[in-house]
Amino acid sequence: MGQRITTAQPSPVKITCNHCSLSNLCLPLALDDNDVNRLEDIVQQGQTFNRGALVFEQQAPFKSCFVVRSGAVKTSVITENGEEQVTGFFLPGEIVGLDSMSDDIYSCTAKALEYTSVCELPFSQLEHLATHIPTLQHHFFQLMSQEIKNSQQLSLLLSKNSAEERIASLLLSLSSRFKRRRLSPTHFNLPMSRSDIANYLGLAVETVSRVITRFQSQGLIKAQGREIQLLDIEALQAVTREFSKCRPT
Amino acid sequence: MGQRITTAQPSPVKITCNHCSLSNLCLPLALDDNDVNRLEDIVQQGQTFNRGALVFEQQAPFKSCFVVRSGAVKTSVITENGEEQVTGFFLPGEIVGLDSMSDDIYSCTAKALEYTSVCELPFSQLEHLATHIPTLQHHFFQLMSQEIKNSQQLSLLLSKNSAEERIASLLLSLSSRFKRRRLSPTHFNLPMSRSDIANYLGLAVETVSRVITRFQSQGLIKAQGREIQLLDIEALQAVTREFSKCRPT
DNA sequence: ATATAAGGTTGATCTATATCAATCAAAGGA
DNA sequence: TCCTTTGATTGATATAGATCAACCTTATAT
Repeated sequence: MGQRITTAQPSPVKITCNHCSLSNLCLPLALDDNDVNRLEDIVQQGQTFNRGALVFEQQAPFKSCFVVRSGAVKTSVITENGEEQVTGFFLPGEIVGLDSMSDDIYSCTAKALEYTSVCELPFSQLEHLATHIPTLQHHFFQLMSQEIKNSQQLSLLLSKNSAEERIASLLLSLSSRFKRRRLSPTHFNLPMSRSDIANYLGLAVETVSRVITRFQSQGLIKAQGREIQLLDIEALQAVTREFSKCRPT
Repeated sequence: MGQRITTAQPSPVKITCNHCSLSNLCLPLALDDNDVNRLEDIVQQGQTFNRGALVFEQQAPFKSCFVVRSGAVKTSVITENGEEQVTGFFLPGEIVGLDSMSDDIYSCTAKALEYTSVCELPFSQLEHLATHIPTLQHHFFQLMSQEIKNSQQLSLLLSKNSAEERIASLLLSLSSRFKRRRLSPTHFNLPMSRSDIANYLGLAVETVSRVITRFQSQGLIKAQGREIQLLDIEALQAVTREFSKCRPT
């Protein structure tokens, strides 16, 4: 299958936000039925993207945020040196584009990692609606605040933690996000490549590979290619904290 | 002077937001006169903190965001391992607390690095006002979006850049922020200690010290203690980009 | 079915920066 | 004023992870 197809086709079926399987993790979470209807009026549902297609591109005029409905999205920025830096992975129910509201252009590129469908939230309409629905405004402040926190968390991971800790953290983060989505928290497919992981976590691909095989030989996980099973979540959690492992006196 | 004084005294003089020297970088920036007056009604001006005093503490109930009016504030989180991680430095005109809106508690501790005065923005009142002043809401979305971007920028710095690049970036960031504040961009006092810098940038104190002396011996800066002069900004900018310095073939 | 490319793994070596240790300097408190 | 503490600098050594290189494995294209 080609992976250069960047056009988005409207989905044949239109599902209301109320009946969406994500309604308990997406925006409706915070709204009453009446307000959900008003939200629905501005949401553009059902755009789909093949693997590798761009949901939006860095520098393009900022118009909308996007909720991932199914699939997965990777965001990245191109630095001055022309290198790609992966800034995030987004799973169903998560919002992409919150970092692009302060300019008129997207500050990153969002690419579908697999066949992905999204709901589009035109920003100016969203803003307008938020002034009329205080809980929607409140919810957006919370979402954005959480996004700041997530990003700080990543900085922390990058500045203080070892390769093993970073990778264990990522696996556990994905696990809990899949769980929230009512998918198996212990058996899933990574939507991203090893080099995306390496780039995101500030490591070399080789290191990612080595750590994953090490985890495997320690019986913490089972991995073949992108298929991952977490065999010992407690032990993985221990790894993320093992930070300053005191030598036994 | 004691530095354990944590009580805040109201300032004797009450300056209106309109007449504040920061009005062109603070919230009034985005508002017309009438709206500024409404903002003023909810802003608690003139709290001051001695060096080392806490503006707010991690886990305390979240009530307000704070604009630094003078001085400087450091934010940090205590990790599960009990270690401190510095998450940001805030200079006059910058807002602290945007990362704490998604829970009911502050997600970090904010400490005055020197004698500091702030304006308090009670969040619930601010939210209420934002629904009535769309430009205020818009401005907050922008501020928060920018904060996400800043934090991503830091992640990028931490994951891809060398010690020299990180330190050069910090110096240039401070420089441009002082400049915006109409202070000298080339001659300033660092509000934070070497170990705060090291912690923030994910380095050892010794490394920070060494890089600063190296920059000095290369004639890029002059540093004694916290007093910094940037002698060759262009060269510093070059350092931040020198990332993949190709060996000359 | 075979060729080609892209992604992933494993091994050997090198290096930036952490860590350990000592010294120095400035700031507060007695 | 001197002592104590805290912060900063400098030097020597150790190490996690990058880099270089080879090889394997899975997908896509011909």
